[in-house]
Amino acid sequence: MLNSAAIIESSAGATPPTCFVPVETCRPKNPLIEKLGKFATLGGQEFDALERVCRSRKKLAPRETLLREGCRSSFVFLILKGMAVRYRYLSNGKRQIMGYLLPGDLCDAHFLVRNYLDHDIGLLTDAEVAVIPIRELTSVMAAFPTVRRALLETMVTERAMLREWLLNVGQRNARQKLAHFICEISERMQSLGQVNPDGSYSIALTQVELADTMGLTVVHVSRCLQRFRAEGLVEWLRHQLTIVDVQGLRQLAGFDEGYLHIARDSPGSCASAAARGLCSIVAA
Amino acid sequence: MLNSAAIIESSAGATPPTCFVPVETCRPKNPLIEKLGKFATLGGQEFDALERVCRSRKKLAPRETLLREGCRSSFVFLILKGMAVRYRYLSNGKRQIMGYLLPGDLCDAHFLVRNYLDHDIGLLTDAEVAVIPIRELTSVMAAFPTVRRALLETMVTERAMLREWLLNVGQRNARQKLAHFICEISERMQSLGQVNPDGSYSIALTQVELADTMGLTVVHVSRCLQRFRAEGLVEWLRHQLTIVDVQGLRQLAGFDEGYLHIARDSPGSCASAAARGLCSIVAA
DNA sequence: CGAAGAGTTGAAGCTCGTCAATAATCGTGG
DNA sequence: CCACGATTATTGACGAGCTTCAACTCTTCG
Repeated sequence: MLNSAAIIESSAGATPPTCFVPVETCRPKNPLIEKLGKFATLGGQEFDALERVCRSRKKLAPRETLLREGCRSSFVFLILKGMAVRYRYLSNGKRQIMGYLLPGDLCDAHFLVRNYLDHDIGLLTDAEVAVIPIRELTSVMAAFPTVRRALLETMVTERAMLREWLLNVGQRNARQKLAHFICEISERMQSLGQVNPDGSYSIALTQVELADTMGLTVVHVSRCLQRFRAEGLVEWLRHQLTIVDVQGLRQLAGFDEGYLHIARDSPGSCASAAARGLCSIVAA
Repeated sequence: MLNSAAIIESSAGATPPTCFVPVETCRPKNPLIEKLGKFATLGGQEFDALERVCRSRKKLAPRETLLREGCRSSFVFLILKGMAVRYRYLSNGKRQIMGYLLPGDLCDAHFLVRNYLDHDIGLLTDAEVAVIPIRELTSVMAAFPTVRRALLETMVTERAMLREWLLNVGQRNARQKLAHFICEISERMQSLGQVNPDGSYSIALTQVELADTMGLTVVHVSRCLQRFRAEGLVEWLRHQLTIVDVQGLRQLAGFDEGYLHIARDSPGSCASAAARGLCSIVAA
């Protein structure tokens, strides 16, 4: 969707190479700009400012720890390519993964407000990041209220995702948890255009990561995936994920498309909710 | 309608009229101001502006639903007295509580950015709330950068709490979950000065709420509390919570004081973390 | 007083974790 | 290129933690 397929190097045999969307929306190839563009309408000035802020880049090896709990920094990292996770360890050695960072995600905008981090951030793949001086980012935010607002929105979205995760980990059983996570991560990758031509996704996740995401053991994750496979719901071999039965998986997961707020606020994304009308107190 | 409760019917008969602390610190009795004051240094102008914004007040009955999922509003509610919870239901009837709202907490600053809510907010006690027009709040934020920053901090703190909850629900066993929650809620109430003279807390939580917070069943919560009682860790009868063995409880929970960021950023609150120094990438 | 809600207790069972052994895959260096 | 160890995935047996169901008590409140 959006303009993701605008300049793509014919990875998809189906999409035509030409660019049919308006020039303005076709322009950004910077994932931060693409992401913020989903929350606010940005103009050329904003594009330039954001582009400038991301000029310092760095390539990183897989499995590297990007940021450590407690570290302080006057920079903010932006994922340009690759995948990272937030996590924390418990003293008993258990690890909880608290979020996945994909291209366009900041890790951590947190530093705009606090001077240290309360969790680790590790890379799952080799990656490219932009190293953004906080000072520059704040001045862009000051100069462009729309950027400030869009950044705020990304934080609010992240909070919403954490709530959904809490619901997932707290109230669903293992199969539902897994199903829900698969729906979520594939939706996010899809919105980034990271779908293979055959409809599969290349995801560098091991079952260990899945287990630590959902609060399960690797053994149990393995069994659940086996069953998914047997039931014709999902294929997940090596790092290739294929969702065979999207409907079935979503139903099992109780997945609500639109919760990720990937699309701009649209009445459709919360139609049922909106139907309930204004809150009681205000309406009274 | 909104300001119907503007003339408050002298509900407070307990607080003494005299003031022994310095005038400046004595002045704010508005819990929002007290809370924001923990994150930023506010002056008289900010006090007045915030006070003005909170002038419309409303009293509410216990068990009332304050806000419903999907509702839209041009107001933000601030808890002045009482206790509320955020929660969401799953289609199978299970409920996950995602946060507790105490005096000084906004529910939901969310509306500053998004126009609808993705969860319900319900009252556990009778309560008093301030009904703040979003427009007024945004103009205060525009006029006073410190207020804006402090509000941002509250959001970041909330996100940090969600991460901690995720860790709690995902990786700890029932006893540890309960212990951790008890540490957290008592710490928050303590920082609000809501401790009874005998060191106990008056908390209007039933075991149902505890269960829905931790992703457990009422039955199991009951059993855990029984055992806490037998082990001399905690007393929790009716709505009176007494922590008998603070050290023991914290150790069991692996509770990290300071995670709530109740205190101003201090080197002490993250000493061990700071010792680890700068993050690898930047230092390199 | 009666009804509804909250808490307690026991028995039984299921989901998921633990332990352990094996196979498949990957990365690395010879 | 193959060989090596290390990581990842799979499978089985067993057990523990927690849930479910159900009955009963205690409290609260109209």
